[in-house]
Amino acid sequence: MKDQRRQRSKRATAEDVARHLGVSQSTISRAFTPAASVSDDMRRKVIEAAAQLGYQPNVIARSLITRRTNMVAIVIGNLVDPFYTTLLDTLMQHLRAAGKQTLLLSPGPGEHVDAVLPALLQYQVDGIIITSATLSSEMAQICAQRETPVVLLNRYVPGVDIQAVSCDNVLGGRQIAEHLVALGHQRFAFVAGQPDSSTSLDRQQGFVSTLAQLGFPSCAIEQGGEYSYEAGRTAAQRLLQREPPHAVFFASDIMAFGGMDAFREAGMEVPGDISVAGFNDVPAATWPAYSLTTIRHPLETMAQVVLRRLGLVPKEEPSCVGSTTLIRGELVIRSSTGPRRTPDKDSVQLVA
Amino acid sequence: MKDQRRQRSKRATAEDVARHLGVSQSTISRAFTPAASVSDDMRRKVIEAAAQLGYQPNVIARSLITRRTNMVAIVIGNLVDPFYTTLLDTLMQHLRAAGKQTLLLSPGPGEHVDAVLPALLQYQVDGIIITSATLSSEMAQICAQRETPVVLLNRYVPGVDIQAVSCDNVLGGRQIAEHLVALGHQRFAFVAGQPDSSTSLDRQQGFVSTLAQLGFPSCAIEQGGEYSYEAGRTAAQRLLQREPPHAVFFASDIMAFGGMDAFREAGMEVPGDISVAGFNDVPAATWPAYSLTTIRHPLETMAQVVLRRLGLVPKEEPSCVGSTTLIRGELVIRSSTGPRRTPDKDSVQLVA
DNA sequence: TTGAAAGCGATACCAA
DNA sequence: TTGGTATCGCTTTCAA
Repeated sequence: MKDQRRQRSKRATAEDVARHLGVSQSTISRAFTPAASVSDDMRRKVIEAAAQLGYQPNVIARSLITRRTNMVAIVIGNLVDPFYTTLLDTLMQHLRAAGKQTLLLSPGPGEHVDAVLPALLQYQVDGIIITSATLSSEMAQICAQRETPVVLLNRYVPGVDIQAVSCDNVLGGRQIAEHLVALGHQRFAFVAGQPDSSTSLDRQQGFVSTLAQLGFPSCAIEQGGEYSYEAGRTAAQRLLQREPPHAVFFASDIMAFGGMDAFREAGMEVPGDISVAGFNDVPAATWPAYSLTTIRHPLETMAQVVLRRLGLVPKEEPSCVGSTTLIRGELVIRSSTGPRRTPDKDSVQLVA
Repeated sequence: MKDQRRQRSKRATAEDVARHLGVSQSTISRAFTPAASVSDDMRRKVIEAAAQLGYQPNVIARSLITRRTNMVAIVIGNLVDPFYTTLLDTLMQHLRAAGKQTLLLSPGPGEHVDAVLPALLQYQVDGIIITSATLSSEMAQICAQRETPVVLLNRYVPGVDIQAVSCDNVLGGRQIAEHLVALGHQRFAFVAGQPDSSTSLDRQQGFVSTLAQLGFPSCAIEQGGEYSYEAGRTAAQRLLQREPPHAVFFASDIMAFGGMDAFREAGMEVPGDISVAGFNDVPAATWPAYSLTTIRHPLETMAQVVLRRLGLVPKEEPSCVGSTTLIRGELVIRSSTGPRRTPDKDSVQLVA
């Protein structure tokens, strides 16, 4: 009696449905396998009986033999920066559409991605998406050996054989530079994010080199240290201790917000006294308090490419070659950049 | 030859380690089971050999028999509102500390939580955390039957037997009301969030009833419709079409930001002309552009209670009774609220 | 403390 | 199209 009640409390198995219908257990399995050969009639009967008994295939048991879990892992370094949460949102929507579950991992502060991957591989995820961080080549090799496709999103490592998808940061820096020069500015500054990240370095390079090409060989570089509001703010304050630039390009929107607030606290008007541009186009960039000129990531496209690279789009093989896809971002001009209200005399002279 | 290479590419199993060491496979299993009876010597040898062969226990196979996956599911409705992503961040840190992985689900727009739960139960998660949404009593019963603990976070359903953890929203509304009255305001408004959410309703009730107790029986109620910047902004614009209040309490910070921007666009100063308060204390609430007075959720405490309710804290049983834990939030006073610069005459008269 | 053997709940191959 | 049967990689009695 007690045992019976216990049995009841457990979930129904394929065996239960088979007995109920007087067929073999294999048949039940087939009814739940889209490609299997079962008569429509039988499948209908099985599905019906399953619904009645509350049977659902046990994905754990299935995974044990198929070696696929229908789960994709997303490693995300930062849940505070709205850019990454927006990116996460987009990725999850696409994964859901592809019938995949999301296993989310966020390495603790100071913890390397390499440290969380083994735990991940244990779960036999069908693919791994790593945002805002990179991977050692040893770890990449282990993943390749396990045949678990990995793709780096918003980062890439030139030397290592890992797939990567990213916005074209060099181009983004160039777009910002051209825009600021077109507005007539002559003294520029760049506020860097994480010093070792390809994102920050590329944006800087695109910005600085384009400025040089356009006839402005010097650009103040201020190290922010990290992609945060506070980092942007203090960097901006340091910037003001020297001769203030006409226009500042921050490595990310959140930093730009901090910078704008610092400039305003110093009594400056944006863009009247100083123009500010960011990168990412987070939702708050549209808010009138900031109305930030920035580069918009092609999120939808990026997500599509990532899924394709993982082999999650039907007619596509996971490509294992360590190639990098760069996607062009879009310059979004808002009111944080504009011509200067009071150009200084000597600068005008320089142009003339 | 080909087969051998295939074998190599697959991950090592406990069997492989056993052969390598000349012991039984059971022994390998025991070495990886903390409570099992193995000699320290043997365990050391096994761990060492495992590391050498790159063996890690297959959690899928383990889960099949133990019926526990070490995964906890978090259902989150919104990845755009920084409050929810901050909450997610806190929860994940605590789950990680408890050795649990996070399976993240975000129902699509217009999709009910009930619809995503079956998929979740298939994965045999050890617990389910649902934020910003609720659950039908049928679904709750199914979870109870499966013995999967569920806890609602930041929501609760009075009638249904589901565990819930939430900030005390009624008290929060009261705290805001008392603060605004103490500042000398006399005409109030509340901007609601999602009309059917317990969060919005409770905040409103606490606010309105406290105002009444303090001698201000009337309070304008404006329906925002949802918890978004845009909703807050348009609600504020509607509010201004009537006689503007002295102080407005928005159901969430993000709405309050939209409201403040709308007020400023209308030429009003905050708090000189109008005081604004929010709820949640998201990171941006500290930014000088807003510097928002709000209620801070006790995130750490909430996360701890949730884990305890799920039975994830060692010496704690998952409590299956559908009780609700309300935790007191903290009033954080910033500069979006303050005394009015120019009190109108007739209002002053009312007080006298 | 260790080894042998019986499952866990499915999939997949081979006959029928 | 269906029914048997051998896995998948581990945990868990039960003996030794």
